Amino acid sequence: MDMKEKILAIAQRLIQTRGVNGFSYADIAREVGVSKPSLHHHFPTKADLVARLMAHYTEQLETYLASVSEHQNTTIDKLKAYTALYRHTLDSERICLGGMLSAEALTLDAQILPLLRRFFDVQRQWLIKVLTEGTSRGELQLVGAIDQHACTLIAALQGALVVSRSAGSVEFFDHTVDGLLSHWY
Amino acid sequence: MDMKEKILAIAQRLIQTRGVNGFSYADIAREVGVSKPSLHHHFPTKADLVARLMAHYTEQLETYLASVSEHQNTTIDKLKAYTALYRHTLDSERICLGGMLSAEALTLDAQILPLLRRFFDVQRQWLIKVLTEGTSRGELQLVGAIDQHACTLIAALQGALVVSRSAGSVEFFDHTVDGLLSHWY
DNA sequence: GTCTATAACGAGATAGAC
DNA sequence: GTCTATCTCGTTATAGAC
Repeated sequence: MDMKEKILAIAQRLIQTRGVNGFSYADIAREVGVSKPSLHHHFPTKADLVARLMAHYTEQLETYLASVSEHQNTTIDKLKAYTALYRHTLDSERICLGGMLSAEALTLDAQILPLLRRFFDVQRQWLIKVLTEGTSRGELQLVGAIDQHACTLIAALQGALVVSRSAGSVEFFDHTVDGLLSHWY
Repeated sequence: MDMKEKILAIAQRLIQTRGVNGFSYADIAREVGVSKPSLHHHFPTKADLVARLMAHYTEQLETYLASVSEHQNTTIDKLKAYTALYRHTLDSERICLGGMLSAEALTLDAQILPLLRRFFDVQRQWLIKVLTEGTSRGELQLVGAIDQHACTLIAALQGALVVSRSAGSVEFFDHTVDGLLSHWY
């Protein structure tokens, strides 16, 4: 792993645990073991670094969702693989990068906003596709519009990550997911 | 409204829009029209101010939920009144104070954590009571454990506030709520 | 209770040598 | 590509006069 990737990995962890406004270049420098100016060489401004991270985060998400579509056959397995992604974030004692940046959105560089919009839109469109397929195959019987259920899934998983951090345990997250999926199978 | 309340009101709005790490005493001073040291007279440290706000926020929530229990007769009306509280937060272009502080939790004074825990516990217990009543009255037919649905409701509303800020419109929030309640009536 | 002045520190960022 | 040194600004907080 070269220096650029090392910086990105540590910065991402810091943002997902402390927020953009809760860490500094000095924190990265300490962990990576280089000086602050060296960081500026790789990422001139903090806004550059954050934008780079968010764009990459969405790309990874798209890759993951494409893989799930390919390898999971049933609708329920696809949805479980989707919730597992969030559960993995919880396991690493982080919240979602997109969720954290959304909370801080009004303090961030304007270039971040379209990236966030895209991040959530990718999930929404993927879920609509999965839920539509599941319905037409008879695997699901949904009440109401499919897009509404897509929104509910995204919102509940995002919220569950944040609340679990304060509610004190992963139990809150797991209950949330069980409550979400209990209607469908 | 005396000075202390003025400070609290403006600080609360700043935190709900920008986060604890996204505003400073200078921001409050500018809006209230006093000097920074005057703020420190009323709230010696930023941690004091944040703790005072969070405690008061939870008290207001409890008052509101007690009022809903008293004045709304059907389970569905109670749940609608609960979601309306979050919708009102969205209308004021804020996210939940508890949600914002939870996202930033690892950067905050330790005294905040029990306050956050309590904030979410109040909602969870209230929802469990409402959903249990609704089930025993035959107004709801819930699949799975009641506590799971309480967690799902809290998480989805919290997440919907944050995502709506980035998804670009209140539409995401409304779809989330419709998806949530569509199972139950 | 409010102010001016200032301390003490950390932030993001730059200059320029190696 | 990394460093030391430094700049400039904003932060929380305090001292002490009015």
